[in-house]
Amino acid sequence: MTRTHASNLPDQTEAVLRDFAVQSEGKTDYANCPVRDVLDRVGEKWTLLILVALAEEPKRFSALQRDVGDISKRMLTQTLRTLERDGLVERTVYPTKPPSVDYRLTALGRSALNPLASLIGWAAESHDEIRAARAEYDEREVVGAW
Amino acid sequence: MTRTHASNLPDQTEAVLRDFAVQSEGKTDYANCPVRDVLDRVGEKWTLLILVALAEEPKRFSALQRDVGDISKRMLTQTLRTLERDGLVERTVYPTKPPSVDYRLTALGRSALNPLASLIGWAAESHDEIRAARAEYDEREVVGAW
DNA sequence: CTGTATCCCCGATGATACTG
DNA sequence: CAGTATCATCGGGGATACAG
Repeated sequence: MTRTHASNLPDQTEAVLRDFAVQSEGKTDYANCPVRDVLDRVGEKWTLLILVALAEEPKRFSALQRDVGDISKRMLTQTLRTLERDGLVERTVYPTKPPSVDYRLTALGRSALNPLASLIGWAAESHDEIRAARAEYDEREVVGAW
Repeated sequence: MTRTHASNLPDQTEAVLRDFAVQSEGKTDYANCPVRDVLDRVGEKWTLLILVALAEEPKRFSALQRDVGDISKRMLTQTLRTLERDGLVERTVYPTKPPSVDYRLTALGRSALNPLASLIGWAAESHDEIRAARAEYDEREVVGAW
């Protein structure tokens, strides 16, 4: 039951990190790590943007492409397929002519919004501080070079 | 003040997502998005693992390499430099012989652990369901192919 | 409208060897 | 011990053309 150093973290956070640490203990198997499995998805370029776009309401393919921004059809399709396969998004085809398709979050997909919002919130809050840190670091670099 | 559809999300989550959506409204500027800026870091292969490893306690370069797993010195150095530049990690050199260096989380770095733990927790909880969804999807694919 | 099929390129990552 | 330097690779992602 080691506490993290200089801890000021909520017990909940401590517990999750401890579990994760224990589970990855000594293992080199990056590949089979459930957390990596999920995290790599979040890291994909468009996943987060699509989930957020769908949080608002179900959307059709073209509406999604408009809302997400400059995503290509190729990547939109590919990312949506992955999300569908993972059970986060549901795809519904209406056999009209021309065809119409809509995408919506599943219950599992909606449950992902909470941790994602947590991360988005932190990013938004911390961005100024991070940019300041970068500026200072780069300043030191330049000085150090002389 | 549109609520998300079929909403069962905490107000906090709703608010964060709404802010994010508003801020990205119509913009194609993926590049200048603060959230993307931070999220892309998390997406980097080793960032999360290093932060979690440092959550426990400050560690030296070699200890970190051992704990993280099969990371190369090259990537360990590179990722640590990025984290240092972003102000999440602090690097301290002890001019002994041979030299010794330790890395520890800054206050900012520690503050990142909360949202990250939130995501890790979700990933761990949801992994079974995700794997089940994949299995079902792939099953349908195979059947559909025949 | 909603995709597929190809081709291609660049940047992230890895392997290896060398150094203060 | 704690890195750097260099080269090789691999796949994510973009551009474009075609299709049901």
